[in-house]
Amino acid sequence: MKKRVSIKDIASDVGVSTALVSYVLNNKKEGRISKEVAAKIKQAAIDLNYVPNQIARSLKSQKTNTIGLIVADIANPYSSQIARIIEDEAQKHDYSVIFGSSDESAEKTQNLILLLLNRQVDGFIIALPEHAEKQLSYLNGIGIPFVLFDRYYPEIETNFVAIDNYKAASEAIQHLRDNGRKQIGIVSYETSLYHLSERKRGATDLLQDSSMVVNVRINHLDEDVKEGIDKLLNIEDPIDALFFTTNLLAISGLKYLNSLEIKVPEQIAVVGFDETDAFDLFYAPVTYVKQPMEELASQSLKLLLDAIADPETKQSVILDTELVVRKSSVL
Amino acid sequence: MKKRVSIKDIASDVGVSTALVSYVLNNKKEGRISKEVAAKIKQAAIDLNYVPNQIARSLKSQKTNTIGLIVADIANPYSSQIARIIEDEAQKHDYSVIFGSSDESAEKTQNLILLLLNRQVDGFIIALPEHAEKQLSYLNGIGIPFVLFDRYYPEIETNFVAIDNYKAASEAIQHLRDNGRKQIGIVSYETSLYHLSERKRGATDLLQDSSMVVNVRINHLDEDVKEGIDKLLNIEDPIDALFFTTNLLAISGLKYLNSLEIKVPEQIAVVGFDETDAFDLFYAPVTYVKQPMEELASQSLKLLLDAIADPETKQSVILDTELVVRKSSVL
DNA sequence: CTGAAAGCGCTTACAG
DNA sequence: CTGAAAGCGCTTACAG
Repeated sequence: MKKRVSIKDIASDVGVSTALVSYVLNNKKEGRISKEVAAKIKQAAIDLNYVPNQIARSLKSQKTNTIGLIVADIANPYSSQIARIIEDEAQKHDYSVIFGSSDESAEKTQNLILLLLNRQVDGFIIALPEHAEKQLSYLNGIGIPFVLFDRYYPEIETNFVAIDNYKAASEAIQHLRDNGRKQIGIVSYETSLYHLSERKRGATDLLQDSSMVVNVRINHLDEDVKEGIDKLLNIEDPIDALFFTTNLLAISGLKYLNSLEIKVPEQIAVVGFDETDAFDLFYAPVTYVKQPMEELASQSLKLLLDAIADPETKQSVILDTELVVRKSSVL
Repeated sequence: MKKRVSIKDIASDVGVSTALVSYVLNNKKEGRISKEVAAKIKQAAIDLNYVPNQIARSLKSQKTNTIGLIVADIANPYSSQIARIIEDEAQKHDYSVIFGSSDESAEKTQNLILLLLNRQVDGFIIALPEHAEKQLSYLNGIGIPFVLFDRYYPEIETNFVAIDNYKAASEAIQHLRDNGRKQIGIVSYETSLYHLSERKRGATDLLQDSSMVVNVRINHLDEDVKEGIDKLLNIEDPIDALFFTTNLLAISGLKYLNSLEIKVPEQIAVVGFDETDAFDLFYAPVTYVKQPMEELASQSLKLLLDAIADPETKQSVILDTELVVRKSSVL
């Protein structure tokens, strides 16, 4: 590759010091530099196709204008939608984004944190997996600005942005009841993740019989979904509705209902969580809990920038969801 | 934020020069350094929670071990799947990924290239939008290693990884014919993008009547899809099959067929392009052209690493697709 | 076996 | 209005 042109090349081209070039290109000391020289420098920069070396600048300034984004899996639509919005917002503020996928593993999260710290990111936006208390306190320990989103640990003080999961689930269940459903099954994950527990709690608090909850192991998703639904269909008072607490669970469950030729909503009413094209294409478009993605992402970035500006601030934002009612839950 | 610990801190802690610390931590000059000192240095690094500053190293080495990934839109499943695989592969080779979304705009692509060049990425993996010849020659001009994927410009010599779009489309059409379909409509974009032209060409070469092609404007997607399908349904010999050349087109089209209560595959057989959950959940699971995502992504990275190692190499890889046949196209 | 020193490409306080 | 110089945190050729 050709040698990149540096400030030095411009300086020698114009016949001034590198300091002057730097001042001009950064619009520092305006008015205190003769217009002719400034113009010559700017022209030379263009002529030589100069691209500033952010690495060198970062080393000096101790700021990389880069943020680390750790999601569960960038291939998951929820994560990639968030990533996209953060990308756009970050760009507005002159930040770049390096991302990493944790696969819901605390260990991978730790590796990613180290890797990104290596890259001297100015801060993190993180969706933390289960059992990541150690990582949380590590981040707190080194004092790097960070914001949790989607998931958070209520007992530890941090910056975070999340939705009101309890309320979201309550509303979903209430909606099913308002539409005459009596036996509502909940399909969720077997997890200690706070946001999912809250969804479960929001749903079950409205229901009497907690045995209607299916706890799916994430690495046996389809299998456990099938088994769980089978169970709920074969109890004394079989279910007439299902609430899925995540996207992936809903897709898996709907496929299974299809294979059983169970009619939605006639036999089973369905409510899902999060938006997906798949819900639209289902013969009975699926009612779902819609998260305010734009807000989630942009607030996460805002809080991070605030934290970078002042590491002492700790802010939290809890956003409301919206139940988008469609055919799958209404007769 | 607390001051990060540097090689200097370790050096003064142990009582040696920074050079020695660097050698030990990088396992250089092994055997030529006393074991005791080496051990002390390593221990101190751990004790002090040392994280090497990749920025400083990059400045010196002129390598950032970072690659720039430019996709059309990271929120699009195709892009995010690719991104995920590249992330994993890159990590294996000690590379990080900074990504950006071009929104199919050559201008945004240019901005992203500059932004990432700023960040001193070692190379690019890019899905180029339409009319990006200028960007291509810019990249060639500055001599930075890069690999095109998905889309490429056949008349310009570059590294690229793509699928055989012509063949993929031919196979899809042939499959529909083998299943007795006579009047096959093609829904594609109005675009000069080579890979999409090839899909169109692959399809139409097998068909006599080219008026069966609908060219959708990307920013009037739903509208044009409807209009196009309406037209194909109302010609003298109405269609009995539809081939959608992309994911988004298929989803839009299927929604419209749903609203018209047209039965798939009884009235219209359907073949889509690319995998999506939505295809699985459709009442007649959709037959689709499956791209080898793993191969696409890992080959892209491989070619890039090759190009970084030797900027003179120009390699291209064309991969085969697979037609996944399901209910939507078979009676 | 170990250290002093230069240098990567910038920025910026200081001096003139 | 402009420049010489130090320094960000590393690496590495050179000297001893």
